[in-house]
Amino acid sequence: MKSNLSYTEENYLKAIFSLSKKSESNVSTNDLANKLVTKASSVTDMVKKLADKKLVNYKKYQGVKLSDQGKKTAVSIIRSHRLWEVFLVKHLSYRWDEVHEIAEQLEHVKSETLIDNLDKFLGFPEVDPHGDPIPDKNGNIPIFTKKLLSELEIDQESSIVGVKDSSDVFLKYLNNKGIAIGNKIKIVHRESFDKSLEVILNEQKILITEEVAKNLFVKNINTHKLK
Amino acid sequence: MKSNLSYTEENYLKAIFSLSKKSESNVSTNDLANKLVTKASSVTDMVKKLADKKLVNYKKYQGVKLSDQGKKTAVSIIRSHRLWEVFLVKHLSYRWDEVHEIAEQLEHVKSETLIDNLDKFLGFPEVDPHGDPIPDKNGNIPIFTKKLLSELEIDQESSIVGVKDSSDVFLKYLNNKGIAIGNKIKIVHRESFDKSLEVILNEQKILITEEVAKNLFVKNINTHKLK
DNA sequence: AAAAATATTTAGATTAGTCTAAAAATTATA
DNA sequence: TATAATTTTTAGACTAATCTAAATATTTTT
Repeated sequence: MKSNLSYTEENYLKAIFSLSKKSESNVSTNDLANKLVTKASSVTDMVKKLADKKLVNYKKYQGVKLSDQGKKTAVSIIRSHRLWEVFLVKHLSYRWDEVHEIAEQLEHVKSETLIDNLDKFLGFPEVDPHGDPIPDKNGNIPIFTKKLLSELEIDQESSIVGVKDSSDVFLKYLNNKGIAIGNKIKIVHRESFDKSLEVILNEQKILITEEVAKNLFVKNINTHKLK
Repeated sequence: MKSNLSYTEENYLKAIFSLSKKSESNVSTNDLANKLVTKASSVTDMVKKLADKKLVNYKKYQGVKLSDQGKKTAVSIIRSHRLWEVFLVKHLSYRWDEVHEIAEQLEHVKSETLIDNLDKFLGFPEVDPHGDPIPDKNGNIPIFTKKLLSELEIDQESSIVGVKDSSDVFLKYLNNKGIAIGNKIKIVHRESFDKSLEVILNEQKILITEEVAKNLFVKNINTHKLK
């Protein structure tokens, strides 16, 4: 269980995971080399090593696929990365577009307990600052369907993933109200008279007009079992 | 200025810094090998590399000494290490004796701004959870003189570094009152009648009896210019 | 289905950090 | 101050991760 992989091995697993999601088939040596900005020959060598460690299934000239163990490891690195991003934005006042590089380093810190403790400290967030889902400690990844807040069902847990109107006035309005990408949001009541919404945003009840609700994209939060 | 040192090079600098403080003279190859749990021959190789990079002064058979640049780098790594330790204890609910190994990894994360942002988030702490001083962003290290709280002058900024009485009852008492190693403390008023103290602890005013004050070690906090 | 193009693997080299064993310098001792 | 003991350095080798160039498979094109 104590795998103790190198920084590089972990990055290979992440890259394979990410490329696996775009297409069903095995990940090719060349695609991996591209993604990792390295040479195909280097990929071949590393992939053999990962196969020895049972983290991928590999047959010459046929590309690679993560094993169950490899997938588990990749997901845990992604979890770590996304939680650190939340920390950096929420507590160290970075913008969401500044955090990737730092999280890229933090994700490799090894500790049995660190990431679960961080998760708890952050209040078990379900999305990172880019709106991407954060796997839970068991490796389950929340899955989403994007829609407008105005179309969201009552009581459906969701999170804000983007805006339709990206004008300065609107963004400023959101800022003032404390509404941001990644925030958890749930509609408690829809007023039939003016279609305004009573929502719970970050544990606080606030009121939102239909006009605003028509310009906010949200994703449902549902849990998706890994494997 | 953008040094971009390897994990290993950074650890050598830290080790040299730490050994330099125990004695005035240059740090010997063997002592370094011991500290870093490696061989003297490896140390010689690495020390030559650090000398090429102007981080240490080295002459064959004469040991090494950090250059100004090397010292600056070492101090910044120590700063990073100690701030991460504060974070782990204060926010991720680790005990002070559990954090070293994790901070050992976190300290090497590279970013122009990360550590200063962390420092701000933590409220610019002056000591880590072990009571060791945290260098500020300019590399100045607070220096302390250990004494009993009962002997501390009025209004002198200090921090708690240890206990004289380490009985369970006393430790439990401290726990209840929220008094812990690393806490900042300052005496506001000393009551002449019973020698009880009115102190500011963690931004809060509380009362402490002489009996307790006689069993708490504190260090003055003063700033010490580097170089 | 043969030739051409593309993808992948192998072979051999390189760099960082380490090691062992032997050589050289320094320090201690008699 | 010679000799012994210790410390430090050098020489040569190893491993991980990478590279280039050449060899081999596979896929595409005609």
